[in-house]
Amino acid sequence: MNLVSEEINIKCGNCDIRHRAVCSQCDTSELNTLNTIKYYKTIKAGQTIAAVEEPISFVASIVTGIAALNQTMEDGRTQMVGMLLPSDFVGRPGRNSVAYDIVATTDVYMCCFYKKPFEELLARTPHLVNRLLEMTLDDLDAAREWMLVLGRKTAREKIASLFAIFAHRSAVLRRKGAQDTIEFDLHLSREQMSDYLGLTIETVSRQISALKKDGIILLPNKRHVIVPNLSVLLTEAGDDADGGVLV
Amino acid sequence: MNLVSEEINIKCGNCDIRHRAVCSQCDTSELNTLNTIKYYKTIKAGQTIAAVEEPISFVASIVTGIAALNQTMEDGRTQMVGMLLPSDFVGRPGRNSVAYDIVATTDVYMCCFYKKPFEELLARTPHLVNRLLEMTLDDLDAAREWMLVLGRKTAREKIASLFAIFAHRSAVLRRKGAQDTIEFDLHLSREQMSDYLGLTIETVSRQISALKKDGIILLPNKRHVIVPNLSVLLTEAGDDADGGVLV
DNA sequence: ATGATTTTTTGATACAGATCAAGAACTGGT
DNA sequence: ACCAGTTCTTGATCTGTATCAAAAAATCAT
Repeated sequence: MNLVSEEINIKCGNCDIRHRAVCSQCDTSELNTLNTIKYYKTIKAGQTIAAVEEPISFVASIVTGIAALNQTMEDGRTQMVGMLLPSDFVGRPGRNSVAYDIVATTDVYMCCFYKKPFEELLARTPHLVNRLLEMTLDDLDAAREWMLVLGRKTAREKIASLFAIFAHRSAVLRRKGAQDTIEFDLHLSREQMSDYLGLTIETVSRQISALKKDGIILLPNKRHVIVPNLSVLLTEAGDDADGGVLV
Repeated sequence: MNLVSEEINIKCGNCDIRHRAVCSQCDTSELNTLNTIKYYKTIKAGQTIAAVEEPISFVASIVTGIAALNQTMEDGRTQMVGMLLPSDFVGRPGRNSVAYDIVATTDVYMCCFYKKPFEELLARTPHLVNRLLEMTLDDLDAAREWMLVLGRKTAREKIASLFAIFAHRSAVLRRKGAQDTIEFDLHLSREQMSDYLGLTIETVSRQISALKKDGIILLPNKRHVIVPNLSVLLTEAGDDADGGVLV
């Protein structure tokens, strides 16, 4: 008995994302409870994780991969309204459906919790609600930051802003500063980028080519970007050289 | 002693917005605590309530009036990223500054709570955190809904979407349905609308004129709008005729 | 490898919304 | 009621991005 819970605990304790995930503050007993209501699930790139109107029976934490929150109009125009990265939370406690379609952009591996018992745990675990509030406030900041991009930036600035997000994430992982060379893989297709940026794929393609021609980025292949100087990229994004970076 | 707390309680209990405000679930003792740490404040239209980078010593609930969350680029381009209406919450518990400038659009009367003791109350009152999470999730939905407007809608659809929000709010207040005539006062200037919609004031003006010419709205004066048929307006907004209305 | 399919790039053109400019209509103070 | 200042509307023109079209590059199945 003791041994079983120990094992389970070790498994969850080893999870790469736990320090940033919803369970980051949980103690051993809470982790044990989570272990009894969790399961892992892999979704192939392109598959829908959850759709508007459909009830959803779980909440989850992304372990690896990227998913997109998409909003679509009747005539097919679509806008990506959020990007879910490892450690991001999926689902809205207390609500029975998602507000937007959630689609796997790459293969996604996630840690799911059955919704009902998760909410019961939530009801008796205030610090978990606190953690969710924290994460939701961060999501809100990111969404609002992105509203400036969508409403007021030019196509070139939009592309630079998107690349700045990826560069920033990569820089945090590698502990680099604004003056260092940063590189990252582009996990989004041109179409996905256009949906995120409110542009067409042709404009995305043209602006990427332009940034390349101007030496702001190098593009060894279509899906890998090298940023020789991050602060130059940030200037192109219309941000001042160190602030305002999202995600 | 008893009498004093009774009086205070009655005052707060009578507050028009309490059923939707952060304190909506609070019991008498919690309301009493809130009473000891609250004060009221009026801000004139155009004044800044809180600015980025400046530390803020309170959180608050809007009682009457409208405030805007504004994000501004160095060159002056600005995007409104949120609108605060009566009962909306101001400030982010656990964080020391606001992420965006908060500016009074009309005269604003708000109920402020000193930040420190409010956060202490929060720490021992889980249902208040729950309520904040609820409100933050609503804000996030509204922000993401607006991302579709900014990223994918035409100028005409943007104006219609904005008017749909006002119409919806007015309809809820008056309990009207989609087929009824709805009217509302426009509390935003053309410039504020353009900042919210990611347009110029000229385009805002032209599109309002066009909606008027096409009979979608009547405009007895510059600041009052009559919508003869809400579902027609919703169609113009690119929404299907009853879903997707914000705020 | 080879051809079929999909994704990306590039070019030519069209158009929605921005910009520039001038009136017209409001607003507030005296 | 009137004038100065502001906000709003309308017109003319310009421009950035969309659209339409086709070639080039990458990916996939056999």
